[in-house]
Amino acid sequence: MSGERVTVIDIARAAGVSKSTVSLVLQGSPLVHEETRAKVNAVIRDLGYVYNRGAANLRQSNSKSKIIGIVVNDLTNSFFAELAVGVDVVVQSAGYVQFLSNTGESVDRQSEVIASMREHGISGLILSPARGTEAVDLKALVASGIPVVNVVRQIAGAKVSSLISDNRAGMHEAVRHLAGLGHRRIAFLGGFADTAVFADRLTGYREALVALGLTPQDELVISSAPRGRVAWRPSSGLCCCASGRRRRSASMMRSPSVSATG
Amino acid sequence: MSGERVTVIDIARAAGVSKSTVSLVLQGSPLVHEETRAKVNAVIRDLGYVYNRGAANLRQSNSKSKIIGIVVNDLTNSFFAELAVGVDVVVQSAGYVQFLSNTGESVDRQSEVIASMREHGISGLILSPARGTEAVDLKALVASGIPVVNVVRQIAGAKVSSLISDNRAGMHEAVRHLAGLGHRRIAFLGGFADTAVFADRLTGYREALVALGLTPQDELVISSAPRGRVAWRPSSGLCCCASGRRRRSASMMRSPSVSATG
DNA sequence: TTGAAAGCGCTAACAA
DNA sequence: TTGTTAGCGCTTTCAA
Repeated sequence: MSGERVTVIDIARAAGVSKSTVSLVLQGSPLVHEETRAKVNAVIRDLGYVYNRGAANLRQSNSKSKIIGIVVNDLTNSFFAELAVGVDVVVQSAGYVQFLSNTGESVDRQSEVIASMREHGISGLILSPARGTEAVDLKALVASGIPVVNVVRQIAGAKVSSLISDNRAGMHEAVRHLAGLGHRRIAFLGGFADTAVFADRLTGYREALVALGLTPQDELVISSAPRGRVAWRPSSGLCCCASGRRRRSASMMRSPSVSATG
Repeated sequence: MSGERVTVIDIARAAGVSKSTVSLVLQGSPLVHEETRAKVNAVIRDLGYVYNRGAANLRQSNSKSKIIGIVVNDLTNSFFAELAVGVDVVVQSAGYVQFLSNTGESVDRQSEVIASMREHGISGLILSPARGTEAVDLKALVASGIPVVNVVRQIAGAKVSSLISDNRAGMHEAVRHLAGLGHRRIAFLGGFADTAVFADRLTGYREALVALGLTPQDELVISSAPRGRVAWRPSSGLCCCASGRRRRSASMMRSPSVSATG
C-alpha cells in the first residue's frame, strides 16, 4: 500500500514487454499493437503506476514541462482570484497545469517564487506584478527565453508582452458619464498614489475635466496610502456613484472608481 | 541571451572544479573550501545557471520535491482564497512552494489536478474537496503514502487527517445567542442542502431550538439549490441578524448564518 | 511493431 | 577537501 515507487521497468516486466514499449503506450503512440497497449494499460492500473514527469522532462529534448506559472500580487483581492481562476480554466483546457503563487505585494517574495518556478521548469509565466516591480527584476527571466506575459500592471521599460487596461480612456468615459448626469464637482479615487495605474487614471480624469471645461481641484483627488490605509481627507459632502454598468468577469479589467457631488 | 541550458558541468568546467563540488556548493555543504565556494557561486551568477529541481529529485533517494499541493473547491470564494494565501505563507516559510489549483466544485477536475500533482511529485497535499467528493476518490492517493490533509469539508469514511469546523456547536451558539436577545422565530440559512455541512448545521439548529423549548418549523429552513441558485421561499417578514462577533481570518472557520424575527 | 542502449542534470557513495 | 563513478525514471535513436 505505501509508496514503493513503481517504474516503467516494473510495468514492462509485469506486462512482458520492454521499457520503450511502455513509454510508447504512455505517450499514446499509434505504433504499438492494440493488444499490447491494452495489456500494458491494465498492468499500469493494477500496479498503481504514476507517471514521473520530472524524469520525462529531464530526458525530453525540448523540455516541455506542461506547467505554466502564474504569480499574482494579491490573491485575497477577488479581482485577482478571479483572474487566476480564469487563467486556470484556459491553462487546464490546453493540457497544462497551473502553478499559482501569491506575492502579497512583496517584490522580494516575487523574486523567490519566480526563481522557484524556474527551477521547477515552468514553460511559461503569467505575472501580475507586485507594486514596485521594475524592469530589471525581470531581466534574467526574459533573458532565459521563457515566455512571460505581464498583466494588469504596466512595468516601465520591461521587454515583455503586456495585457493592461486602458485607465486613461476609462476615466474619460467615467467622467463624461457623470458630467452627462449633470454633476460638476467630480472627485477622484484612484487607488495607490505610487502606481502607474494611479497616474494614468489621474491624467485621464484631469484631461476629461478640462475637455468638459471644468477645473480640476486637488482637494477632490483622494488616494490610498502605500501601507494600505486610506488617506482620507474629509471633504465637503461627497456622495458615491457608480461609474457605469458593471460586469463580473476576470477577463474584464476593472474600471476606476469615481465619486461625485451634484 | 536565449535558453542554452547551463548545467553543473558547465559551471564546473568554468570554475575549474568537478561536478560534485558544484553540487556541494549548491546544497550549501560546509565541506567545501571558502574560496572554492566563492568562485563557484560567482560562475553560477555569471552564467545565469538555474538549478534543475527535476533532475535533483530524480536522483534523491527520498525524493523530496519541496512542493506541496493545495486544491480548493472555489477560489472565487474569498474564504478559500484567504485559506490558500494563509497556507501559502506557512508553506513558503517552511521552504516549500505551493502548487495551487481550483476545482470549481468539479469532482472530475479534482481528480485531474490531483493526478497531475502526483505526477509532478508533490510531497504533500491539502485538499478542500469539491462537493460530492467521496472516500473512494481519495483511495489511491492515500494508498500512495503521500500525506494529505482534508480541510473545511468532511469526507465520510475517508482515512485522512481532517481539519473541520464544528458546525453543530456553532449553530448551538448562534441559536442561543439569538434566543438570548429575545427572538423566538429563528430561521435557518445553511447553504447547500446536499452537503454534510448543511446537515450538521441543521442538526445543531434543531437541537438548540428544542433545548430552548422552541419548536423547529420547516418553513423557517432555507437552503441553496445545488446549482447555485437560492431556493428562496418567501416567508413572513424575516430580518437578518449577525450570529455573533466576526473575525476575518483564514484560520477561522466561518460561522453559519442565521436569520431571525422577534 | 518491439527491444537494446545511451543519456538528460543531478546527487551519493567511495576514493584520492 | 575534491574528483570519479554510478545511477534516479524516463525518452529516443537505431536495430531487429
